[in-house]
Amino acid sequence: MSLRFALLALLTVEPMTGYDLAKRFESSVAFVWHAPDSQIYPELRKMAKEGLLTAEEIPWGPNGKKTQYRITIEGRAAFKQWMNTPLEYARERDPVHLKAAYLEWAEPSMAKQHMQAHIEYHRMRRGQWADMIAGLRDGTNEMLSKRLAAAAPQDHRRILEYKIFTYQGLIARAETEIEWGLRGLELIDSLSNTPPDDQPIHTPSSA
Amino acid sequence: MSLRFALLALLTVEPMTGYDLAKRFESSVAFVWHAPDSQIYPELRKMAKEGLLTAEEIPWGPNGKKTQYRITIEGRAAFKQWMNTPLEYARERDPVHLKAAYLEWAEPSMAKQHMQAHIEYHRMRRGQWADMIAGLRDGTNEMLSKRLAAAAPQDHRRILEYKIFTYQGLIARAETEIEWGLRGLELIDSLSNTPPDDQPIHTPSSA
DNA sequence: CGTCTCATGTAAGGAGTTACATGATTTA
DNA sequence: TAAATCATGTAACTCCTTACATGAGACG
Repeated sequence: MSLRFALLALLTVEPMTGYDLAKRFESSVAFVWHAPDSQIYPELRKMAKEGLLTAEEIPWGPNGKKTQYRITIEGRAAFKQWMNTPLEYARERDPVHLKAAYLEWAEPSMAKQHMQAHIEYHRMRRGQWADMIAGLRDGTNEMLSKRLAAAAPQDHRRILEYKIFTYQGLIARAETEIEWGLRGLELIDSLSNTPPDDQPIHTPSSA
Repeated sequence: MSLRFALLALLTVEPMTGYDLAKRFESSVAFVWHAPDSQIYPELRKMAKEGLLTAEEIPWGPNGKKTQYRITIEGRAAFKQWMNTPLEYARERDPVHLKAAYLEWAEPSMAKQHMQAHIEYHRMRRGQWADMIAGLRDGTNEMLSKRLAAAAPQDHRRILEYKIFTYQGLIARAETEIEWGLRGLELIDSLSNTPPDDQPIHTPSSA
């Protein structure tokens, strides 16, 4: 259900084709919400049918054409309403922690690989989000520039700050995951090298 | 795909009916992986057909009967193999941060409500996970006791430690989300009360 | 002339949600 | 005997994934 609101959010800036939107999803929105084009095109048609968007066929080259979608008043209202509706939190479904809970079933070397992959994944994410914030701050983020150009000046600051705040939250989350992964590596080592504690080893002196 | 491995994980302890499994999902595994019974029953039949489980009809009362599922050698092997396979990270799809990125579209009071709900949700989660850790440590967690009883003593420590580690990770994540939510509340306040900075206010003295 | 980008789909299937539906057994 | 618990499903639907498929335009 969020897909359509991600699309509406982008279309509040300017009309776009499905292809434009798919590209935005890859480059910017994907860091928060991913969607493949096979999902975007049908959803756009559906939204047009429901009156949230209008579809306009515009020529492209001599023989080609493309469909440009423009948000309608109803689309804007739907987006605003979504923004003013409390979120429902999805039930937990977390493969990483599911696996972690049964890590004794993995070879210690594989357990460590899981943690290393976790750390690397979240370091990569943290980097992407940090780049995103840098682009927001230094004015090189194209979508933000367009959005600001279309907005009232007194709204500029909140538009910017909320986006930075969003990515800061994702960075904080990534850092928590990195720390957890590092603690995991230590734990795996300590469990592999330490003799079992619940069965004291009987040495000649203690017997 | 993880559903079947969550089921296999539970069935490594003892044979269970679909109902047993659905209950475990609600009480313990659900804190990591949720599944409704309408998904569990068909999946069990499918797994039995694939040879990961055997299904045994056992009588229950005078007229009733129930189906008990037992993990097979192949089932154990499949679980172990999953545990030794690197995870693929799903693409980001995060409604909370999607919404946060466009928070200027929400009424300030609603924006604050979003943040408050976020904080409350994660405080609740943190509490549940803390209770889970307490139960693991003090021996009142039934599943853990059964699992330990079925395991070699030298494995007890790692079985326990990995579970605690898992829930500690979830608690850390919840705490990060709580902090982010609190910062969000501050940000919303500061953006509502502070005059816009990009347009200096021209007072008589500065004019 | 080839390759990259732009442009738009379909089709099959897996995963998960929500709602509906039924009946036996145990326990208070 | 009523209510709670045990037990097991189906059906319709949404959302998402993966793979397959096609063709025009721009650029070098």
